[in-house]
Amino acid sequence: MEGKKLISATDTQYSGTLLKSLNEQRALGLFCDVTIIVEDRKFRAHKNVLCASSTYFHQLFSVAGQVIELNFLRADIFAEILNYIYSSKLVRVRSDLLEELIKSGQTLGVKFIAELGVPLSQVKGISGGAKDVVSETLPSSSDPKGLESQKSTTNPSTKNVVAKEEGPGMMPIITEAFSISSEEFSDSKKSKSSKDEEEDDDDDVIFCSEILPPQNNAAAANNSNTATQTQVGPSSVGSNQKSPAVNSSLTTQTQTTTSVQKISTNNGLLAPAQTQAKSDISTCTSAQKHLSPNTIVAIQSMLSSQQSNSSSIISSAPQKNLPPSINVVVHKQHISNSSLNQAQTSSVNSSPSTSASAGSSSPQQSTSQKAGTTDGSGVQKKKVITFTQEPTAKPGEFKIKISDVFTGNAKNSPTASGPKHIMDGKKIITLDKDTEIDALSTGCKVYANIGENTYDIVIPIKEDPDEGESKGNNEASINDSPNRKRMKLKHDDHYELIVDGRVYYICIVCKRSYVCLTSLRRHFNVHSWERKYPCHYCEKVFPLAEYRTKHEIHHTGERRYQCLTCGKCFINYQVMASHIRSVHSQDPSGDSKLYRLHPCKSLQIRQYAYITDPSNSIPIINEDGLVYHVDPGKEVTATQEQGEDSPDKQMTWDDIFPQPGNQPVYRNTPEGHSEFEFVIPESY
DNA sequence: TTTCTTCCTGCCATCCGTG
DNA sequence: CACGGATGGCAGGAAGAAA
Ligand SMILES: [Zn+2]
Ligand SMILES: [Zn+2]
Ligand SMILES: [Zn+2]
Repeated sequence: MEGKKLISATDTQYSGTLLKSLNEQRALGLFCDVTIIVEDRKFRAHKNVLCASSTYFHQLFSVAGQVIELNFLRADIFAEILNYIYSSKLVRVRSDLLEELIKSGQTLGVKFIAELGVPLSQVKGISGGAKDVVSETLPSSSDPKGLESQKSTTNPSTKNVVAKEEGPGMMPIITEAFSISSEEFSDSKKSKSSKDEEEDDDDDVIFCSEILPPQNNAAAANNSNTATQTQVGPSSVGSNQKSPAVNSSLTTQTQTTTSVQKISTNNGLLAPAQTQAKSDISTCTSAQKHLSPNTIVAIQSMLSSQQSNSSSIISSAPQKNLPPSINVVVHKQHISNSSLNQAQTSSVNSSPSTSASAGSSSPQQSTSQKAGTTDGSGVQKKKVITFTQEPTAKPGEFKIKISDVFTGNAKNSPTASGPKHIMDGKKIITLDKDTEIDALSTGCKVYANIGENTYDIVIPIKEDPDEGESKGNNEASINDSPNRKRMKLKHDDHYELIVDGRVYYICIVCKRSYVCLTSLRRHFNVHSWERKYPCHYCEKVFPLAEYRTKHEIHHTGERRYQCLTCGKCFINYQVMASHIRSVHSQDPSGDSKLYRLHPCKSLQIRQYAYITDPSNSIPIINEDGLVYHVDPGKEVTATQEQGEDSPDKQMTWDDIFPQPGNQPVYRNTPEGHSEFEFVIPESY
């Protein structure tokens, strides 16, 4: 330093410009890295922006993937919140939406919106007039002071509210002149940065207990020797409010029933024998053949400093879909500095069960669980999986609860860090009230799905990209990769449950279970709409190719299913089967072949070789008299019997789509989404 | 209640990219 | 060509809607 002058300069317009630019990018879909589905609407956004604005997203995105579905708020409400996030403004929000807006803001941990009620309550007429329109704006975001205040732990109570209300017909304007910092968010960031600053929040800070790194658990233990309850999910961040869901989960927890069987859980995979050695206990009751779609699942996670307290319990009431005996293998990401296995295995003894055919991966799955289970960190997680029969539930319904108890001590986790709400200890995650969860197992990311009366967070395991598909051999990957940041997600659509050695793939969105992963993948498109299958004849779009095909058949009127008894043709299997049952009193699904499936000639679909073409075999019916009228606006009713018309009227693809120039046109929407606009050629 | 329609998912044939 | 993953067609039951 030789006495040279130091020059500082501040671009006071920068923050505002930056925000504006981000908003423009969002509008154009530029660099958007997350899709949030709310009701029927999809919102593209930037994770970083959401994380910086919402404690909920901050927590969620630490592990979540690119597609998120939120069902705890309305789309229009979320749109307003999103607009605020990207503009710092609430513009012309109907006051009758305010309550819900505030509620959602609290849920999402958007402090400004969450605390709108305070200033607005001081503005008369806001709550009363249903037609009031509220416009609220933060101080200029370009105000450097405002920015600074964001980083400080500004006391919300210091906010200086200036509200203006205008008469009917005029837009009431409420202006708040106060620092916009989100306290929780700031604290969270500070806490994190101070304790774990070398890690990026994206991959390392796992706020949800299910995959909470042991050090975090230990940190939690530091704070309290007794397990305290922390909510994970909307209510766990940015708001002290307890959601109804939490209450629900608590309530159901008390309903845990019946027999308790040992379940071994560890921070890694457990061999059956090792399972016994572990403190985790899981109880499971009842014979269940298959995981029920109506299962209610609650996951309860607890943090505990008492390693000896670790236990997992699975209890369950009878469920129609679950095998009588359940081997629940829950792979979870409990990564400790020491060589903890990533996957947590919980197994419940079982008797031979079910006729469900095992998926191709099932056998391997069971054998893959043999991986060592030592954690060596002194940090253990207690997992309690509870299958409970809900009092009001139908006989087939029950709930599953999983309580994870993290144990350990601080000295084992020098880098322990994490949001306070995690550290508080026990954490309850309630998985969906109405939808089904059949099992729990590994997955690749956290997914939150909040229902009306409850909320759920499904926390699949992040898997090493290099390893097989959650075969349970996570040990090596974990041990070999002390850097948890490298635990990238391989799947973001499912997690897994192993029951009696069978693998069930659970949709992270709706919790449906699948034996076949391909089935789940196919199903998941109904959530993500990654692929769209538009009808070639009308404007309908389907999430499954098969749905479209069957729908298009109604346009063409082709009847491929022919009753071999009377020769009548039908448009689909169901109609044909119904006919055979009612008219011929026979069972079409019986051993004898009572119908013939003709090749599809009106649509260009994959033809199976085993589908015999009657024209090449026994000509049962003449081929005259059938004309396919492909009217884009009309669909053939399935019940319109076709008499003895031939399904094989010579109709080629060219007959239906004659001109090359009339091929359907798909083009990207202006939003840049993966959506396509299907344009039916005029000649149709 | 019955009938019709659509949805759903295990299964598996076919397609397709890779080596 | 072999292999493996992706795709999607099919069966037949289930659920939902309509009569
Ligand atoms: Zn789903
Ligand atoms: Zn159509
Ligand atoms: Zn017949």
